[in-house]
Amino acid sequence: AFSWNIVLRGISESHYPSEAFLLYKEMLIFVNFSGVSLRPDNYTFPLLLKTCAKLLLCELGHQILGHAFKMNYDRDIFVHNALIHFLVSCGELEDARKVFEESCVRDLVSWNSLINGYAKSGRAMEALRIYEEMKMEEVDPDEITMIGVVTACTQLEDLKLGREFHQDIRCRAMNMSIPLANALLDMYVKCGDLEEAKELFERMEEKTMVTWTTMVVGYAKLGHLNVARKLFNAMPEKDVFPWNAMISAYVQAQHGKEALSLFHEMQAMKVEPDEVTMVSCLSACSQLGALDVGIWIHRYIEKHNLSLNVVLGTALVDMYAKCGNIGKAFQVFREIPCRN
RNA sequence: UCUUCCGUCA
Repeated sequence: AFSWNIVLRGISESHYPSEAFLLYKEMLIFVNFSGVSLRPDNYTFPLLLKTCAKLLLCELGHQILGHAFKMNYDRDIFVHNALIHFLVSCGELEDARKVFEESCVRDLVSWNSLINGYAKSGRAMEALRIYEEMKMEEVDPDEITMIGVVTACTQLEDLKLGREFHQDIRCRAMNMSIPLANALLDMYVKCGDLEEAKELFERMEEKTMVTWTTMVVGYAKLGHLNVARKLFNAMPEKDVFPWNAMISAYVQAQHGKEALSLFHEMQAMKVEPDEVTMVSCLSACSQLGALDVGIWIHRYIEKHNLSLNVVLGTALVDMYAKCGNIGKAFQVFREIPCRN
C-alpha cells in the first residue's frame, strides 16, 4: 500500500485529481504475485477524502468513508481529521462538529479543521467560539489555528480582535508562515487599516502573488487606484487573480477604458482570462457602450465553452441592454439556466 | 506516503 499511496498523493496534487479514484479502484482489485490482495491503509483514506473535499464529491466521499469504516479505520485520527475536513467542505458543518465531539481521538489538527472550516464557511462567530473552547481545554494553538481566527476577524471586520491575535502571535513567537502573514495582511486591508498592512507588507521578506494581490485590492478599495496600479506593475509575476483584481478595480471606479486596455494587455501576456475576467470586462463594456468588445467577449465565451451561469449571463444581458441591442439581450436572457 | 491555511466577480 505504501507505494500506491505515494502515487495516489501525486495524482491528487496533479491537474487531474479525479484519476485518484481510478487508481483506488485498481488498488481494490489488485492481487500481487503471491496472490495476496492489497489493502488500502490508514494513509490511503485521508488522501481520497481530501480529493473528494477538493472536488466537492460529497456522495463519493461518503462511499469511501463507508469503506474506511468497514476496514475498521473508524478510530484512526487521520481518518477522523480528514473526515472533518471533508464534511466541512461539503457544507455539512453540523455533522463535522458531531464527528469532532464524538471523536475519541482528537488533536490540534482536529481543532484546526473545525475552526478553519467554520471560518471559511462564513461562520466567524462560531469559529471564534470553538477557538475559546480549545483554549479552555488548554490546547495550544499553532499558526494554522491563527489563520482561522484571523480570517474570522476579517469577516467580522473586527480590527480590535484582529490586532489582539496579531499580538498573541508575536508573544508566543509563533512561526509567521506566508499564509499567516497573508491572512493578517488581508485582515488589516479589509478592516481598512492600510498603514498596518503596509508596514507588514514591507517587513515580509518573502512575498507570494497572494501577498501582492491582497495589497493591490486594499489600495484599490480605498480609491488609491494609482498606488494599486504601481504595486500591480511591480509584481514579479502575475496569474489571472491579480489581473482580475486590477481590472475589476478599474470597473468599480468607473474606469472602463483602463479596464479594457488591461484586458488586452493581459492577453498579450498570455494569461488566460476566466469567467471573473469576463464579467468585469462586460461591465466595462456596459459603462462605455462598447458593443464591439462586448460581442467579442461573447464569442470568446462561446468559443472557450465557459459555462453561461447566472452571473456571466446577467453581465452579458446587461452589456447588450446598455449598449442598445435589446433583442440580443433578450436572446441571451432566454439562454441563461436557472435565472433569478 | 496521512489531516488543517491566504487573494479577484454582476
